[in-house]
Amino acid sequence: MHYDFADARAASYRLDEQVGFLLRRASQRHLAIFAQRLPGLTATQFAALAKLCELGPTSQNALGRATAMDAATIKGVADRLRARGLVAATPDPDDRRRHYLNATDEGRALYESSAIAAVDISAETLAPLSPAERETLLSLLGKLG
Amino acid sequence: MHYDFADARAASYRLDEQVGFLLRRASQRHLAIFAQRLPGLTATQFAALAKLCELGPTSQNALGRATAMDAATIKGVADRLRARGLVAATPDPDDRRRHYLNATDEGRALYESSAIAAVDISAETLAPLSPAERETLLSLLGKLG
DNA sequence: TCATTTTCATTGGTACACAAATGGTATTGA
DNA sequence: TCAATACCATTTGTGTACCAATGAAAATGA
Repeated sequence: MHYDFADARAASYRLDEQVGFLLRRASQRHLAIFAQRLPGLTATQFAALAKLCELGPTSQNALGRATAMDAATIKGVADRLRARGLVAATPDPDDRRRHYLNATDEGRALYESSAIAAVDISAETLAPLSPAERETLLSLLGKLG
Repeated sequence: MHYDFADARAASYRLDEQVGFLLRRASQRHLAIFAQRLPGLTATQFAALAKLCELGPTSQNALGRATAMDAATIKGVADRLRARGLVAATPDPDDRRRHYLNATDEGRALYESSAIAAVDISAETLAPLSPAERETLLSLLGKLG
């Protein structure tokens, strides 16, 4: 019986050790905590709302770039935020392609009253790590951006 | 003018520093590399196929648990793998609720011929990091599982 | 000026991802 | 034994996420 290189190769691949798998699991953990702590708003929706509050009036695509969502994705997110009255759209007089997105008073209030919870969610996600490890993880993840 | 605690709180939340956002961005990076290096099979599909090859005959839900996919998700993934002839399902004689999933010869061959690329994908995803940093990141992500 | 290129928002299509509900089927424990 | 419980696979519904293509509108440059 000869040595099977294909098997050796395959055996050297362990799903549980791959970055992609570990990233997916960590994201799952985070999203579960988010949904529990801030039900009624998804992490993605909160991210878009937060960025919009930070930036002020912003075109839809620009908001997408600021939140790492492509044009198709940010459209869906913005639509749902608008449907809930958290965000409003007004045409840009200087560029007829664009609509400015803006947080409504209600949206801004929700953001401000949720910001503490959002910080808590990050902390809880990182709870299994020591403070130094948390710093390290955030720094390393940042380098992958 | 009084000090506005809500604003102070809000100002202390920076999207770009939150784990959730950084995890999402790192995942995007990984998925983009995966799609480029192994087109024709998603990262999720490859994960399921790899685990199935590793475990041998496995019920659908058990495969889902082994790959961190819920029952509804693994069903869709398994359906697509079956539609492509990479996986086959046979009824479990001992439990009429179950169907064993099994990689076909074609599925196993594809897995074995793709395992090297899969390892490369992980390496490329981590390319911005030093070897020591890669180890650290994987270890910290593992603790969040 | 006017053609090329870029950008904006939208659409349609595919693929995860999870909650909740369902109908069968096993397992259990009193 | 048989009722309560747990598990399996499936379905429905909602929400990301990305690709590719579209038409309208700007920006660019020869």
